[in-house]
Amino acid sequence: MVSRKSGLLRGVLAKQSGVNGETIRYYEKIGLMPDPIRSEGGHRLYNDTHLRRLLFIRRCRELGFTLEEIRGLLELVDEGDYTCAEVRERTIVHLDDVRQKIRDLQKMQRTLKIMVSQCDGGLVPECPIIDTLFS
Amino acid sequence: MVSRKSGLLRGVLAKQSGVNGETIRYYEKIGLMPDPIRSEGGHRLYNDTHLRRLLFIRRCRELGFTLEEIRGLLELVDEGDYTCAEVRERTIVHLDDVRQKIRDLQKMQRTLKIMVSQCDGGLVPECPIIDTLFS
DNA sequence: ATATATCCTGTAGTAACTACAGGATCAAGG
DNA sequence: CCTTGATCCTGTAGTTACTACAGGATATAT
Repeated sequence: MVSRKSGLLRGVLAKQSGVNGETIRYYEKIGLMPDPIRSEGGHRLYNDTHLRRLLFIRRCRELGFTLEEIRGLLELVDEGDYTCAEVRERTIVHLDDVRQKIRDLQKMQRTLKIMVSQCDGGLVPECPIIDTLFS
Repeated sequence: MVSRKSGLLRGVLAKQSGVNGETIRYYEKIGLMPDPIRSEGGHRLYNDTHLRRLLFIRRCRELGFTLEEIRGLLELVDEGDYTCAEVRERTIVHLDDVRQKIRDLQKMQRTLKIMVSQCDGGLVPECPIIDTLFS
């Protein structure tokens, strides 16, 4: 049931990769994952290459890369002629994205903190937060 | 053209509020903005109440509130029986959300920095970043 | 009267999934 | 051998917060 020698079923791949089974199907549909072979009955049968690729995608996602960025990285790898400089460059671009998002959120955070601090939390319908936002 | 005395056209409201005209239509569709009156020809005619409400929504969006959170705040205001404590509580919940997002992004940032620093950016197809992600 | 700027409705597209519905397949137990 | 329950299949629709048309009507300036 776990491994039919002929390959891993989607549910097994899902468990081993930590990626939702429906998501695996989705990655196949958009061309991030290659079409696996099928059992006689039509069930997908995966191998270790699929697992490695899926783990790659998952790690990239955890680092906030978009699927298109990941597609780009995978194309580099698939074509096999990437350089370290190329990969580093893309990672830096993404890192700058992340930095900007952090800055934006920190700005929000500061404003929200100020608003909360101006509020005494009283049981009256007068609220500096609403006043600030609604003026 | 700017103000037909009878009200502001959608484009004018868009300019004055800084919210895209199509977005205004969208907010109306999902019930965040009330239906305005119409001209004889069917064009929407807004007033200052609409403008104030739209600015409220925009400010909330800039602070990262979701449309559902904003809907909740607007309901409080519309019903008129909110307390300062209630508003403060919701703001704190949202603030915690923002804090968590910042933490997540900072974690990504740390990992990305380490990966970039391990990379010499050489012109060879050996890259510690790919190795890390693809193993 | 005409030109052009804006408006109308309704639909479809974006990102990255998730959740069905309605049926087929598979491995294990009796 | 047969059933049962788990898993699988396909295709479609829903999620968030918009944005972008298409194809036509209206409004305003000259």
